[in-house]
This record gives sequence, C-alpha cells and structure tokens, in this order.
Amino acid sequence: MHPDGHTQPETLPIDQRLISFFRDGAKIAGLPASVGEIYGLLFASPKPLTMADLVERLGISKGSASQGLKMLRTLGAVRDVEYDNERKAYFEADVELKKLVGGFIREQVRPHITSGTQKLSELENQLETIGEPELHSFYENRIKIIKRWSGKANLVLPLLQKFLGE
Amino acid sequence: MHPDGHTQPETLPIDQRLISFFRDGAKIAGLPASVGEIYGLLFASPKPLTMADLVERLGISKGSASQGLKMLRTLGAVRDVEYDNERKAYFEADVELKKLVGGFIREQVRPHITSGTQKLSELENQLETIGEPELHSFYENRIKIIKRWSGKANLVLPLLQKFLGE
DNA sequence: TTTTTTGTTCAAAAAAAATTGAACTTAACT
DNA sequence: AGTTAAGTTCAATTTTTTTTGAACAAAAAA
Repeated sequence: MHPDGHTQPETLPIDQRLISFFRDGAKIAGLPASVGEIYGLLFASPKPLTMADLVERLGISKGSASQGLKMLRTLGAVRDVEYDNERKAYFEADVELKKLVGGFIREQVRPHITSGTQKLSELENQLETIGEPELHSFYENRIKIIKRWSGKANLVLPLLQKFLGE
Repeated sequence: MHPDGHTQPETLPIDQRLISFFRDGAKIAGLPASVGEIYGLLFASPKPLTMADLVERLGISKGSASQGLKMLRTLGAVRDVEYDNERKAYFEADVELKKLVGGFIREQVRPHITSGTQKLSELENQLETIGEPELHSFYENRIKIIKRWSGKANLVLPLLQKFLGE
C-alpha cells in the first residue's frame, strides 16, 4: 500500500485543536465544516501540503478536499506554493486578517448586499401602486427605514476593512 | 403551504415583497427563513399582529410561529404591545438598527467569541507540551496570530455598535 | 503510445437544520 | 367546578446542505 518510504508527519494534539478551532470558526461564518478543517490543517502545518495530505490526515474525501480548496482559494485564504514535487500542487494558509476578511466580504457579503439593493428598488416601485394615502405614507416610511439601514451597511463595510487593514 | 412569497417578480404586493426581503436577510444572517418571514410581516404591518395572524398570513405552523417569535424577542427585534383583545398577545417589529444589531451580536456573535477564547487558551496550554524547539516556535507564532485576530474582533464589535448607534 | 498520477465534477447518500403537528400547559371565562 | 382559547414543547417529518465516491479529464511518465 505504501510503495515509497515517506512518512506522514503525525497529527499532533495541537493540530487537532487548531483543526477543531477553525472547524467551529467556519461554521460560525456559515461555511462548511470541511472548509474550516482544511484551513485549520494548513494553518497548523509548518510546510505546504498537497490535496492528498488533506485527504489522508483529515479523513475526508477527494471531492471534499477539491471543493474545499477551491472555495478557500476564491476566498483568498489559501495559496498555491512551489514545493519539491513538480507534479503535485502544494498549498499553504494565508494568514493576513485583512485578506481573509476582505475575501469573505467580497465573496459572501457583497453579493447579498447587491441583491438586497436590487430588491429594495423593486420595493420602491411597488410603492407607487398604493393609492390609499394612509397606507402609502406608512410604507413610504418603512422603505425609508430600510434605506437608512442600507446606507449604514455601505459605510460600515469599508470602515471595517480599513480598520482591519492597519 | 406557502402562498408563493418568493419568486414572482413584477406583481407582488408590497407586503409580500417585504416578507421576501426579510426572509433573504434572515438566511444571510444565518437565521431560519421563517424567522425572517415573521419579522417581515410584522415590519409590513401598520398594526400589531397576533400569533394567529402570523400562522394564517404566512401559512406556517403554530410551532414555527411560537419558536420564531421567541427568537425574535430574545433578539430584541419584536416587542409585545397592548392592543384591543386582552386575551391574545400582540406583537410589532422593532425597527431600531442599533437594537437589532445589538441583539444579534449579543445572542449570535458573543457566545461564539467567548467559546473561541476558551478554546484559544486551551491551545496555549498545549503549546507547553511541545519539546522540539523549531516546532514550538512555529506554533507559538501561530497562536500569536490568532490572538492578534481575537484582539481585533474585540475592538471591532464595540466600535461597530457605537457607529450604528448614532 | 499506453499507463499512471493528480485533480475535477456531479449524482447519490448522509448529515444537519428547519418545520410540523399533536400532546401538553396555562390562564381566562362560564 | 368544567370549558375554551392561546401558547409552548418536542419527537417525527420534511427540506436543505454537505459529503462522498465513481466517472471523467488533463498532463506527465514510461
């Protein structure tokens, strides 16, 4: 089963703790547990790892590893690195908070805000169709409230990124 | 059954649109769709509503309505109000962003941060058990990184609340 | 060329989360 | 007292999300 003599580094208790730490973190952020585990193991590893390493040491399927890495790359949380074997791709965890939060906002938050803004403007159109003055003014006010929230959100995000970037 | 709150574009009445808007918002925030719908209907209603109203107009079960209201109350997103019928309880949406975000942070964010901090300190204990100096210093540095993140998070939350509170 | 290694895709299976509904509690009314 | 209306709880069901694994593709090695 093991044609070559290479030994995998043993998974230390501290690695297990880091994996578990990031598994929970991923869940909190609304990401799959396996994505957190992959990031956790890479974070816990002094050297870059291959996809096969992730499969073996986390006991996940090749499919999960591939999809998880894909997601982590688009989030900018993991990067490809050059490493001894030409054939395989090696990965390591990116550790800059600015980049992690930036990727999360770009991939997971912005799209929702965009579609929300779209829905909001459709909402405003509907307002026209309300003849009854009492009701019209009620809904007009409700929409004004949402717009105020939306304005805040659009201010907060850049502020947040700036704060984390220092 | 759902009287199609969701996918019709042009001709939806305004309160259906608000329900759908908040359903999506709830999902984004990691809350059940039914919670978003309940908040949406209350937000869209000029008068307070009873639980029976929610069941009837949203087509959800009594169980969902009860659980959803419970969650919204602990989030501070919905409040009890006095209204004509003594017997039933009436509810209306709370609309202050400060309060909504505050409740969300208190109920959904803080507990996770707290348990994360706990895990972090367990992680630090594990560090002691690593004899090998190279590895020790690697993990020490990793833990330092997490602590830096954690410090940032603890600064950001109050800042965020302050910003939204003005 | 054919074989082997590496990685992706996606339908199906498993796991997790939300929702239901019936049994139960509580409190008001007769 | 008993009856009824309002609301809660939670085991069972449904729905959604995640994970798997086998088929496939790409590219290097033999």
